[in-house]
Amino acid sequence: MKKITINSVASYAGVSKKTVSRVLNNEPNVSDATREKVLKAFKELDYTPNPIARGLARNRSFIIGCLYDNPSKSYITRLQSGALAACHEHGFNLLIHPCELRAEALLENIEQLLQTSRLDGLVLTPPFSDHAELVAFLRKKGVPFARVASVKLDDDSISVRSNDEQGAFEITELLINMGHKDIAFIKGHPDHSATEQRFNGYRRALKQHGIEYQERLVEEGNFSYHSGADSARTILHLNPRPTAVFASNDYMAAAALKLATQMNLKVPDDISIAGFDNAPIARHIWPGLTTIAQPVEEMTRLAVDHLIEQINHATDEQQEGEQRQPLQLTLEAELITRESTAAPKA
Amino acid sequence: MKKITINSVASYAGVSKKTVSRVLNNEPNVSDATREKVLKAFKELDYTPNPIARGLARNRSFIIGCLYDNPSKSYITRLQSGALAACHEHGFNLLIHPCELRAEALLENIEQLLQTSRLDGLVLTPPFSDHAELVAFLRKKGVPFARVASVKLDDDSISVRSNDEQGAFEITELLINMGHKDIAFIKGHPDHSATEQRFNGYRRALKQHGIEYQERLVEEGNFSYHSGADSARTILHLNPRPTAVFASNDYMAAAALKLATQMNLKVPDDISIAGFDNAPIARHIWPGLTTIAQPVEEMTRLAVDHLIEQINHATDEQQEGEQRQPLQLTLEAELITRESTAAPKA
DNA sequence: CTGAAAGCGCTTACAG
DNA sequence: CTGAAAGCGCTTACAG
Repeated sequence: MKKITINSVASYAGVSKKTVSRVLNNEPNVSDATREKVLKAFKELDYTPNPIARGLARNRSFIIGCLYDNPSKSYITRLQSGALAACHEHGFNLLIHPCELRAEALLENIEQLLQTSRLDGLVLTPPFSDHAELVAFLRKKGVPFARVASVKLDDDSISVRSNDEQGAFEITELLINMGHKDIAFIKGHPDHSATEQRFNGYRRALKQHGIEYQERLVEEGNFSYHSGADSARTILHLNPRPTAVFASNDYMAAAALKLATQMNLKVPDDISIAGFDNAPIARHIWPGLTTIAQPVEEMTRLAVDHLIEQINHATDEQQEGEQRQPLQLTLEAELITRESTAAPKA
Repeated sequence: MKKITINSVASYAGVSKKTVSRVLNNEPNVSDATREKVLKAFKELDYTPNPIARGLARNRSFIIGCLYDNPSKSYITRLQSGALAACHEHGFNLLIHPCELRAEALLENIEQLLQTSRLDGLVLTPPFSDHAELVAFLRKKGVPFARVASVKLDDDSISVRSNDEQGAFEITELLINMGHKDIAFIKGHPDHSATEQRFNGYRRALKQHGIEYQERLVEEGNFSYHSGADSARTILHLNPRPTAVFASNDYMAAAALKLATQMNLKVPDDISIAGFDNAPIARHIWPGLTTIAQPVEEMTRLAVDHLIEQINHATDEQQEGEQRQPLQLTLEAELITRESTAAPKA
């Protein structure tokens, strides 16, 4: 059982291997008859082009790297799933690269990754998508990249985000409309742009409804369950105690819920609790968490899809002189109401 | 800024590129002086070999594929993390490949994956590690593979598992020693070998302590949260109601806990609940779940480590005629006691 | 519309 | 211990 290469196909179809290469790459300037012959040879020989050989000739790896550093496993798998979908659609592969944002040698680490794996592009997920230094570094090196769930940094990079500010606004407004006035807030990790956005949405809702902002009701978390537990401990012992807690993600909200239960507070009767992200835990606990669902897979899929198109058209564009618009999209988030929120007891 | 290749290094060091290649691959038959010269050139030129060119010449991709189909995101990321660790140690990359076990075209899907991505090997995680047909297929095709968390299928494949039977035994025994006699059991997915093993451990503990096995206390689940909720509904409405529930994983246990709480049953006072896996949810809910922790990262790391060594030594072995032992390991699981289990109320 | 030549950056097999 | 030649399976210029 010999290996089937472009040469096998060429001799089988009775053409040169350059012609085979042309139909492989959907290039023009091949007569329909010739194309048919070659296509038939592909089928009959069960030929699959060798991406490694193609990569060497074109100086490409057909691999996209995905950077992440996130405490939420479900978030990570959703990112991966969206990125994979886009990669497969274009015949690319995905290399996952978990790494620590705060590591000393982050840039060196990334540089080595690029050097050794010869990635064609990088998809940056939070908090890397907001890492200005990293973005500048990649731009300087000429490495194509796309940013997921980030703030606007500039005008010419691919970026897909969801409307965190609006989501936080809506969940806060929901609580206000239920009759809450003392609504505590647990912030996320300061390195994530989502943290500020969600905080802004919270404040905008308060303001719009004429409720005074109270600094004593705001705690700093970092998106981890543990940080949520710490923040909740402070909040739940406040006097007077707020009637609602809005945590910047579901893990921190779950921690607040667990603590409330341990303190014999009924949720939502004694205290309402809301989260953000619609992680699996939001529906796995009782009461289920009111939260905000973001289209994480779709965001990542779109970002990687455009990244690969940019990579693929890099050469064409030079010729055609036609600069394509970089994608900058904001998708909407969705409010999900569950049992953890209700009107405060009179 | 020209590209640095093996030729740049060769001319810089004043040797042939074959010699550079030799030091690159740690081959013998290079004088220390020459080796030093070349190593120095590597440093000064900041040279990194191109894995794509090397791959083409050696007919290798230096990529391991990881197959999985699992409802637990934390389990998936732990698998990935262990596999990545082993890959990086050997200069390999990891390709993640989520796919559905029950898909019609599974074997075709895998074959295409192998064809298009030219993987050097495959790591099979549950339930693929127990898929006899897939294992036979890979063996026939001569694709190196390793199996994680599987049963013994044969004598010559790499396989690393944990002692599920013993873990289930210990958790059941814990409940028995607390005074429970009516202990319900929720089974896992029938395609996972762990399902049978955990069930066996449960039965062995009952038997060893002279407690009669009651079929009415056993429900079929499939490891998903949803299936746990369904099974728990039946179990918690049993009359007489068992005093403890042991679910084959933490998601199903969490579902049972949620339902019990909704039914106003106190856990563990009215009913004890135990899970398996020590997933994050086990400590994120209240009361925390008594469960079994498995060394998933370590299992996967070991499996992939040996897989790559097998791949790397495939050629050497032929020459040396020295057949190395395939790795077949069983690691121990650890009982973790939390608040969800206690003696039954008198 | 088609093809012969050279090359991508490495390694293998052979010679010395 | 070292190197010149050929090759891995593709693509990029260039010619016709």
